[in-house]
Amino acid sequence: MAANSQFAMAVHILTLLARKGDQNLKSDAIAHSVNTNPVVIRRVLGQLGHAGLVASQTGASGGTRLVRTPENICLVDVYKAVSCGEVFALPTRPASQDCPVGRNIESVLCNLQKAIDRSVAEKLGEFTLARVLEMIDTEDAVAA
Amino acid sequence: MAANSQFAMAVHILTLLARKGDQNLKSDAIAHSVNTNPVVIRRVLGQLGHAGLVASQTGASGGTRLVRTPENICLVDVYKAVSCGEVFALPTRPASQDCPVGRNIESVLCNLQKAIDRSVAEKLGEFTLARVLEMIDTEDAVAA
DNA sequence: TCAACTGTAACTATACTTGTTACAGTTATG
DNA sequence: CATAACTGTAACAAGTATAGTTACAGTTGA
Repeated sequence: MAANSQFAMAVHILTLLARKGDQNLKSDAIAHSVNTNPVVIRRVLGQLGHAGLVASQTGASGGTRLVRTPENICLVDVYKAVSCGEVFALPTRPASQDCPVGRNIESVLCNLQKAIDRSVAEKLGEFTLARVLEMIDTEDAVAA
Repeated sequence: MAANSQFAMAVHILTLLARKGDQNLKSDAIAHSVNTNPVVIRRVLGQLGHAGLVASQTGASGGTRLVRTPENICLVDVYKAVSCGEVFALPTRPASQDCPVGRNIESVLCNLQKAIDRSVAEKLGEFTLARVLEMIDTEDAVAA
């Protein structure tokens, strides 16, 4: 496994939580649906908690639940919460300052990166968690 | 170094080539501006060549030059040429098929991924290499 | 013929992500 | 109030992608 699949996992987790409503869902149960280890789930859950999307309760009969309604959770919020880097990476080594292109390419690329990120954020802003739930149900109905 | 910075490198390279016009530029000279190894440059150049953006000439006084004019090279073309993965990764392990969410999340995420990718491609389609050249020159003028 | 290039394979170093185990801290429940 | 059931998090192993580097075969102009 290489690329960051935390956004995908976060959406999966939030969808499960949305179905549980106000009830707590245990990381173990989530891990079963996602098919991974509960610790991996709790790591993502931690980020979603920091972002104010979910709340967890420790101790017996603990677990996690949504803080907002699915209608009020946007996929941009999820994307920002798990911070899956940028669409493309800026150069790690500084370019040659002797060259006009080298001197200025970084700031140009940086502005471009920001423009792309805004575009992605805008598109992700069009989808709510409620919408994802709908799509899941539609898929399931079609498959049946 | 972690994330894929090939897109950034490709834009840098193409900008240098655009400045050279019809003249061949050697991978060694490009490497100097980008501040990396000539082989790394030739690797990216190979991808740009396959995409039909540049043409290389082997042998003495060889090198690489643009095939199209900077006005006719779009940053989407560059992005596709170096194929910098997707904005977010789909799950690597299949989810539990016992769960309605697990059963259908993948196709929903896949559709979402396609929508995001289209959005990124659209935004990158707004920029030509000629435009990047302009921006570089403007930056340089401001700095002076 | 030779020097100067490109193309590409192979290897190393680095770094990131995931999966896993382990354990401290918290809390409902009998 | 003791215990079992959770979460939160640290620590480590394994797998994998990228960048950098060396080496060398193939091509070509002088």
